[in-house]
Amino acid sequence: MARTTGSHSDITGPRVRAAALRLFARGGYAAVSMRAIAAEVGVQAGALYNYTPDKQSLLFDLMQAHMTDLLAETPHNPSRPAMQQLQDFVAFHIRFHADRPDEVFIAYMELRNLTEENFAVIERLRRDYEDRLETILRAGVASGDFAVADTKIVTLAIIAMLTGVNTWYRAGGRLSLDEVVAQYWDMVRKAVTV
Amino acid sequence: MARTTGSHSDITGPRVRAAALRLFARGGYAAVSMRAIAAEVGVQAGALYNYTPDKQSLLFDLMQAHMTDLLAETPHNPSRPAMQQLQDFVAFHIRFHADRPDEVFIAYMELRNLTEENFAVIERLRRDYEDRLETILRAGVASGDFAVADTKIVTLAIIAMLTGVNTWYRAGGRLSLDEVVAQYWDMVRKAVTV
DNA sequence: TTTGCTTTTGAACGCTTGTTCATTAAATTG
DNA sequence: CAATTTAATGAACAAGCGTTCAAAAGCAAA
Repeated sequence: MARTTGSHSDITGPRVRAAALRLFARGGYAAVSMRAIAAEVGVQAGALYNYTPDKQSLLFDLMQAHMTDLLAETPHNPSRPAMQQLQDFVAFHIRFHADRPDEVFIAYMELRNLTEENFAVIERLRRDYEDRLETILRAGVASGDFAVADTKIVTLAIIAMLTGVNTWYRAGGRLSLDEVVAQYWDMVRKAVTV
Repeated sequence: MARTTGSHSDITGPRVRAAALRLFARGGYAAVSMRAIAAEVGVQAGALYNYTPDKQSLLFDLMQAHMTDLLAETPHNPSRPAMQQLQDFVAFHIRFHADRPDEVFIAYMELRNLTEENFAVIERLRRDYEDRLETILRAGVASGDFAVADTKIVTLAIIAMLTGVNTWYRAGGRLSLDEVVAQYWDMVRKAVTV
């Protein structure tokens, strides 16, 4: 039998990406075979190649989509006070990442499995995101609201701290996301002020 | 030819571990073959099995050695003021990790490639390390030196922030390690006080 | 009902994987 | 110099890898 009853391209395509996302996040890109992804979808390995030219593109597309979404949804209100912009950024980062644990995991762990060209694209997007935060910090320094010696370091420190939430936060755990956001904002606020 | 001139077990053994460390850190455990490790050492794949029972043990031994060293060298002076203990911890963490970028990378990235039993061992060591920091934070809260709402969250936030240094710090770069330590200590100190 | 398009199968491809082991050679010991 | 121990080779293994493609089957339009 070829072509199982009721199957369509616009159903299988998203299911392939979803399966790849899940499995890459759990086992790692290199350890997940195309046959394993196919099995998760309920299809033979050959069928995957109707939806991706190769395994590498599957990884790259997932990462690029994630980074593009991240940048598109990042709050951007240069007219507001730097303190407000920073608070918005912290809350956004934690919530956005908490909603997408698999995407976040892949985006941080599988960079080395990208080809050189693909890596360059993702790396650029990552730096763009860092620049959003650094711009806020610089505005706060200029206005005298923030006291930080080196905006680049503080940018990287804040992002590392916030992204670390994903290693332990689970919905329905001891703390609500509101509480997590409040506590991290408290730390960030104190760290950037005198 | 078997046994190349001048080769010995006590030379090859460390070289195998060093090669595995380098290659695992660069390419990832799953993507590095035993033949690639052997080639790095300058030996055939079969010879590796004089020094490790299998590939998994090679990874586990590297991670366990790293975590054991980390715990052994962590400063521990409960009689000193909490603020001093915290400063020592921050400086130690940054310096220890900056010295061992490959070990750190593996310890954080390859957890999912450990077998269940091996993972449990490493996870325990990781939690022991976290507990060292949390103990300091609790002491500071008890003494009134620190103002933190949830010591567990702050513990994880600080460790994530400090470990993030390894993603960008390179010896000989724009900032000296002393400057990095000073800046991170500044952020941590402010974050845990009122 | 037939035609044509889309989607999937399943086998096949050449290659790589981790691991084993008899063989061989160097180093060490007596 | 001879005997023994240690360490490395290189071939072999079964299994799995990413990818290709002719053939088959489901679906939609005529």
